[in-house]
Amino acid sequence: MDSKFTPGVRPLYQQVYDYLLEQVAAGTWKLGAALPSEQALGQQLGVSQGTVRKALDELASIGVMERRQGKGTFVAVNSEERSLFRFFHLCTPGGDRVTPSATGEKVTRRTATAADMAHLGLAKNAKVIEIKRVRLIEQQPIIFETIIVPATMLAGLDKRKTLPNSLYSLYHSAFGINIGSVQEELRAALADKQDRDRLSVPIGSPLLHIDRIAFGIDGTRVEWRISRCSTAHHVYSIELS
Amino acid sequence: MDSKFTPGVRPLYQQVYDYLLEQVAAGTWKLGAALPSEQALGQQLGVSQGTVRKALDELASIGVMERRQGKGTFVAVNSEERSLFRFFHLCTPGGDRVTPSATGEKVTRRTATAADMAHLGLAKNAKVIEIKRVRLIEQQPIIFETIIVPATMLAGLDKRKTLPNSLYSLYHSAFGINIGSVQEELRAALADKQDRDRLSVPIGSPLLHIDRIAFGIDGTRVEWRISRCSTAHHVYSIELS
DNA sequence: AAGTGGTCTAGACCACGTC
DNA sequence: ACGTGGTCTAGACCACTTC
Repeated sequence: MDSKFTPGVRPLYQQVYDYLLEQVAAGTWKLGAALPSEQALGQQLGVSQGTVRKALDELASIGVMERRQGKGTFVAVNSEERSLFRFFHLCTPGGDRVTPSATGEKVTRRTATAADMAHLGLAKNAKVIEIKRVRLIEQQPIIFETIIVPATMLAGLDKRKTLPNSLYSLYHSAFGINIGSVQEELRAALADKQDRDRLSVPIGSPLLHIDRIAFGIDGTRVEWRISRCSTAHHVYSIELS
Repeated sequence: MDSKFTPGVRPLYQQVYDYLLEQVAAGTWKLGAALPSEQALGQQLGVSQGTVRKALDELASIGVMERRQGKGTFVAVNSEERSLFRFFHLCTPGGDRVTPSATGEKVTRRTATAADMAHLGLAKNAKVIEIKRVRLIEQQPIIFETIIVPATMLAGLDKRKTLPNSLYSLYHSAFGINIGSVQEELRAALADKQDRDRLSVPIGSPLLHIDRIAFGIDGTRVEWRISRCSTAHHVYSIELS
């Protein structure tokens, strides 16, 4: 069979990688389902088994696939859950994951402040959309979020009736913007009046203050997010290797 | 030339990987120096160029090597600095790295508490070594550390006259223990009397409290470290992708 | 025994950097 | 023109899983 791919433009194995990733996103295979063998995929796509292998190895390295010797290659069951928790690190002190919900959104459109411009690399008088919301864990208000995005990059975001729990999936599906990496800066802070009102904690109690810049795949600054978290019953947990 | 390596036991490319990593650690090549070409290494070591490539690719992926098409493979200039900063994340709000120093060590040997046992997976009545010290950034006390390790695993650590700034390099060189990963839990806390004495901050000021468990390559728990950090002028900075 | 991924080899050609 | 790493192929054999 002729190759489905155009050689020369981009490496074949990257095209195979992209193709397989699309198929997973499109739901061609269920979560946990086995893919065709390397040989079969190579014949289907008109490339050698080694090329398929390189693509699969990379997909396995980013957690989308799971490979088991003697059995096959599988769509990782975590590949959906991962996207939810990729950048969400609050969990119980034991290390168990918790699922947050969002409430009390307040969306406004305004001119960028000096801080907005600095964090998002915007020009003077640029417009931004600001979202303030509280995130709940087990019905308790735990995180007070302020989210600021360039209005031109996400035009119409402020017109939406509802916003999903996971904004990054909306950026992807509605605006074609993929968050590739984030830079976070964490500090300890004391709760002020606004924190007290939103999180029901006493003024002066300790809060974890997180400044996050989210970058698109191409490195553009997409979002500045300030999270003020009550860490009385949850912790920011991270594993480094 | 015969292979330097024993086939069958571990994959050849892993043996090549280990060998090259040793050479870098031993200083066979200077930082930034070019390695022999893939072909040359393959002939030296008695394996094929493809096997060397796989080892070099993995070393590049963990940041030890840097590969440039048309030029060669180089020892990454950051590979030494990286080890210092691999698990140290305090920096200036701008994102610039700062180098900490350590002072005022107090080393004691005692029986493990319930908390020690839980964090390090120890049996009852096990002995631990506890190190308390303050870390300075630009002469200012910023972090108050409490470090707890199993006394049997690092026997004689409490007898040493001096301790280096980077304990993990000591664990490696003196005890043959390599830290492979760490699990960190971050909270916001308020300064108590001990914090005030060590860090010269008012009681009740906000501190970033970090609980870290360090794991050896084989997954054993090697160290529990509590860091209480003043984040008035520095932040815990991390990049995720 | 048959099928899967894992390792290893050998050789071809391409893209990049240097001379 | 030459040497480097980057890509791609084809084929061999091994280790693991299932039947």
